[in-house]
Amino acid sequence: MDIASVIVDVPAKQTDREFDYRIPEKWKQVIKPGMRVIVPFGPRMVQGFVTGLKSKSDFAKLRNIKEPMDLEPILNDELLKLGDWLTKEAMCFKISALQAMLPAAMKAKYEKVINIIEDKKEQLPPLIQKLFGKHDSLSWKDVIEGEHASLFQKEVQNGNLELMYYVKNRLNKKTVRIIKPLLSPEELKEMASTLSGNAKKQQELLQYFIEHPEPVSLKELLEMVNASSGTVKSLVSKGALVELDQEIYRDPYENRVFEKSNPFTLTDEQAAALKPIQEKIKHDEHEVFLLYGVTGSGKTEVYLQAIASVMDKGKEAIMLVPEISLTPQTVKRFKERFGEQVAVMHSGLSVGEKYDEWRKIHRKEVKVVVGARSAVFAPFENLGLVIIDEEHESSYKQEETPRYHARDVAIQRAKSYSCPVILGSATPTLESFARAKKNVYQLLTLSQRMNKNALPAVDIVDMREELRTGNRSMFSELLFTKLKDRLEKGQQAVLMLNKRGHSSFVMCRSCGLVINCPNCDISLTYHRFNDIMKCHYCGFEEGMPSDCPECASEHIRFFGTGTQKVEEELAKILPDARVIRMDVDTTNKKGSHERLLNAFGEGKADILLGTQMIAKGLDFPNITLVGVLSADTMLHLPDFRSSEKTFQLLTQVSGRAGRHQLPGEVVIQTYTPEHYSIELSAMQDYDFFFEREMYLRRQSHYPPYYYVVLITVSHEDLMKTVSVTDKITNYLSSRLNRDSIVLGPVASPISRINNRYRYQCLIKYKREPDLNQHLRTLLEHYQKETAQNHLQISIDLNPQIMM
DNA sequence: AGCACGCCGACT
DNA sequence: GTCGGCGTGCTC
Repeated sequence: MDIASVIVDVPAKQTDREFDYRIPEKWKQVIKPGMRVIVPFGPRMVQGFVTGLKSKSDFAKLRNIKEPMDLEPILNDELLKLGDWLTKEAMCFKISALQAMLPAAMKAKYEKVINIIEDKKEQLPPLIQKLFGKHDSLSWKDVIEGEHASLFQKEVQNGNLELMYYVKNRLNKKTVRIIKPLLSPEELKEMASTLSGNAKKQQELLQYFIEHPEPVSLKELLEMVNASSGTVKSLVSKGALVELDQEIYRDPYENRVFEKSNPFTLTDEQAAALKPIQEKIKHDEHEVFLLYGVTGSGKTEVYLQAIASVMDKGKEAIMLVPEISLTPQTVKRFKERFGEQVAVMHSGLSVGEKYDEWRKIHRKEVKVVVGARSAVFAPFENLGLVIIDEEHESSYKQEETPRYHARDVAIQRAKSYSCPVILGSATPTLESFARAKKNVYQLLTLSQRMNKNALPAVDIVDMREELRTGNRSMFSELLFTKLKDRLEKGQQAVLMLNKRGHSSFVMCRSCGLVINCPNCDISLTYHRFNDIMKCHYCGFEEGMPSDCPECASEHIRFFGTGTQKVEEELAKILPDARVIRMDVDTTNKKGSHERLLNAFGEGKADILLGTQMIAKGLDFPNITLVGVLSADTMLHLPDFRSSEKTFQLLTQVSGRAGRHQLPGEVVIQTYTPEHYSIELSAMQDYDFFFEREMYLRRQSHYPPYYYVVLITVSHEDLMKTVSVTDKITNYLSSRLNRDSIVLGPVASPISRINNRYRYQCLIKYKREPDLNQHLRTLLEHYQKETAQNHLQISIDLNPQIMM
């Protein structure tokens, strides 16, 4: 077995297969499947993943592996298999699938340098010698971008310079410098007596180690003795002390203390839900549970106790939470229950912190991981449970390749380990609920809030009516009255502005011109804090014009309601209210999200104003009012799930009110009060919504009745875009079953991004066993054009967003 | 993806 | 005659 099959880090159609390499004698016992290696590939060096070992290869002229990058496999057999599955499932390159399962820090960094070949320095032209200065190597990038690139190239050909390729880890393990004495206290004392009288600091240092012989970090030592590193160095050279680097973890929760919490007594409903889960855990059986529990029904406690059962068996658990609700509040609950056994993975961590959390899992130092989507790949080897909280959240689907859905990955892994999966939500996706009804998943229901309080009372306000009665503000009479009332009672309110698809655009009041991005077919968004207009798709920026570029009128201004504008209006109508605003602008700094929430929790504000990000996970006892300023902004998006999304969001945000002793109220403002998703969310009637929406989905051949694939074609040339999309549509229609539906070509909802036109083709089908093959054939056919990047074809199986 | 190889036009 | 444009094909 001295040959390794390797997947190389070259994401391209032609290299999307295994390449064989000979394992050098000295690493025969070392190199195993699942390790990263550095291999020669053509003229350069690349990173690769060993996927298998064999003793024979069809290829005659094998090259040697240059060196391993790991000491032990970083992907176990299960994850390697999962990689194969993911490759198929997401129709991506194998290498992309493997890399998606690992923290970004483990992706290779490449460096290309140009070196002087030994003894040849004199033969180089003086100009080149001068550019090298006293160095022996220069970065290739600097050389090729400099003015003398061809001169260098010539010398490479002459054999006086050589090109070298390096593959490195993106990141290293973090270390601290540790100082420890090499000698016994007695010997140190002796040395102290021989030191010259003016070496005062050295004396102090020795004295320190005579009293504390144990190792200490350099930083702490210098602070305690008030010495400089030079002093330490001289004692090191005298052989009294030694410096060494000790590997440490970057701990994002370093300075926080978590108080141990104990399991709560479950309500009857909770206990009834937990029991079947524990049965499956006990017997190591696979099952997917759908835990359907109204907001505030205590799903988290069920999760916590299920995890505890898994840990009692010595197994591990993965807890997935949507990115936006992965707040310190959430993390705290898990750390309080399971202490040091918990690793946390989310996008707020630095690359290094994520890497360290990953290593804690890999080394089996933790038993539980709480994290966002990618934590589903946590390298556990004895997985006992996967939980997906807020199962309906669309952020569980990765929108870049590999376009995987964490729910599918979780189920796949749970099958491998023969362990249960819990999908939890107050508003499950239609797909999941339909499966539960068909007993594909097992349905567990929590129908009551833990405090036995009723769900909050909801009022729907018709904003058209408000307008008719002369109220042109963004607050209805009712919402204003209730806000004032809470202010007087010293209770708290949450206001949500549903901004998606409705941001502030700039329009001329005289001629109606809306200012669009020059590169994309979408209006620019106005940003008040620096008075510029910005494109959210390509990053284009422009100053706000003082008059209309079309008709030169001065009446050009921004429209739409941003959170900033709401804040200003609040200050006018309720000048005494203390408001905390949470949106992308106020939460982009690290930790600001947490700081704002803490401030609100401590009662430092009366009103929390924000976008969708406040809809989830907030759990403060003093919130008795929730206001939704415009419920219907995303109802009219060109997406078959827009009703479902609206229903989910409204139900979730309503659930923020009255979770504890004080009863809650909700005011929903809308221009379409008669829409069923608004009406039914006000009645908190999921079951009826489900029936209604299912009926419509069946009518229009959408999930869960049909599967959907979205193909988006983009090209700089409009005609080319249309014609390729047309060919693709025709190709598929002619090959698919008669009851499958192929729609297109149609322009994408955003028909141009970054000067590339976008067209799409939508496939709806019930059963198409060969669809994957057809799609691969299509990609193959356009491979040349896509490789040159003129043409882009993206295939999204089960898309969550139809743009 | 890179990179070499190779085949044509416009220059010292 | 050579330099350099980028089309083509390969990487164990």
